[in-house]
Amino acid sequence: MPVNKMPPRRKRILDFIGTFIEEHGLPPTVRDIQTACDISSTSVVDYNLRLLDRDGYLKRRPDTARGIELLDESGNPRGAVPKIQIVGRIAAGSPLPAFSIEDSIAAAEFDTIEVSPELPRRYGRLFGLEVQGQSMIDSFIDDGDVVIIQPAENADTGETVVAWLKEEEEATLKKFYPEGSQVRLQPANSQMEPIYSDADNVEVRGRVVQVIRKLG
Amino acid sequence: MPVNKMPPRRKRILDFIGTFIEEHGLPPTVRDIQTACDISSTSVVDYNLRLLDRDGYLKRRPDTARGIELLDESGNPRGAVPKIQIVGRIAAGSPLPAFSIEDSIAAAEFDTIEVSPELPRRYGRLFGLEVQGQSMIDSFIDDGDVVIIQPAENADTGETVVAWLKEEEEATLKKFYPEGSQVRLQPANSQMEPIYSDADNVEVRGRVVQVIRKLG
DNA sequence: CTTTTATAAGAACAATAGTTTTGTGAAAGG
DNA sequence: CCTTTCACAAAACTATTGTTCTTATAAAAG
Repeated sequence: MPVNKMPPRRKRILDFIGTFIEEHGLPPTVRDIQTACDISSTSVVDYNLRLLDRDGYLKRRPDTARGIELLDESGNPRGAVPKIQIVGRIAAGSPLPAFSIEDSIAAAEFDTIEVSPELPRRYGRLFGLEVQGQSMIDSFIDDGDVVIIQPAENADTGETVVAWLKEEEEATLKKFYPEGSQVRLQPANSQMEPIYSDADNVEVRGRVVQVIRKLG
Repeated sequence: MPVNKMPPRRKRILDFIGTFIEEHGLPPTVRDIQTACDISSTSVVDYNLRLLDRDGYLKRRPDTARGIELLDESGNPRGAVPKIQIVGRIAAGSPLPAFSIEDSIAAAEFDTIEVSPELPRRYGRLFGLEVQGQSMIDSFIDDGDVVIIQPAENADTGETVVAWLKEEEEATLKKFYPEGSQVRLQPANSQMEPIYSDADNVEVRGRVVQVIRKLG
């Protein structure tokens, strides 16, 4: 498992490939890498590329000019449009699906939504929930809106989270304010009253990163 | 201006390049194009590529393997993350900026927002408006939300549009229902009452394609 | 002390891939 | 009728670029 420490030279090569693709719109040649990373020989580049390939950081197309494709952590080609799975629906009173990430990897049956590449870059793995009904109306969230969520078990003060109220068996989207043994859940709409609940009764399921409403 | 009709072979080449990049993560070679488009000689491919380059559909890097870069309508490299300019703010009572597209091309001073590549692909040129205040509250749109808009002077029945009410000097986001000489502007929130206005008093400025709320 | 493994270097090689040269026929313009 | 331009074609040529072979060093393993 090569997740630990990578030799600096290898890391430098990997970073350079990413930058190069970003800048030029196509992968670099072995010699591009060689000169950019101050390497004396193409064979050294080849050697390192082979190891990076073996360890799953990239895929090489043999005998192909610039045949390098970067992979993300899950082994999918990078640069592909990030599609985020809509793993379920959220509505007050209906339990959230247990979003075991591992479970949902294999499932191609989910709807997906395309988002800006910026999002996965900043927040890592994300998933989507489609809001059903108008139960989130107090946070300006309409029926059909898609909420992009970063899985998390806790949140900072003031963050908007998906909270699960155990006793009420109710999912909700609120700003999160821990206050001693209590938690205040504040709707985005300042006109609406906050909910107070025992801290033990509130489970944070994830942070809300973005809300998308599709029209047209 | 080469926007009119393109020779079928040239169109086929252009389409193929796009598909190839999408599929393989790198541009095709001249010979890839040759075999895929049933062309007898590489020189014909080169000939057509040169014309496509001249007409601004792509950029070629001389003496570079796979040195083809597709450009979008405005001459920017495709595949780059689409950044949509936030050309202004929208609020009831404040006039919309005259969004002359040509004017705003040169301006790098605007804020931008990254969106899914799917959007420009589907709707063409877009721009963003940041909603100021809670004037759009009747359409579940909060202060700070960004509305992605496709410029348009008219809209189909039921579409959500940016409408400018001349007399009231007020911009608003509503569903658009022409009813004879009148226009009904319906908030997304069914609890709220619609606005009726004279058709002459209503100017459609654009169709709303997506609403984005950034959090976290 | 030897063997293995990871790393590195230089040079040559061979496949890949862009470019050029020449030529042909059809259509357009004068 | 002649010339020019466009679109296409075939083959040859050259530059780019991936690959391999040989050699070498240091660290780890046995």
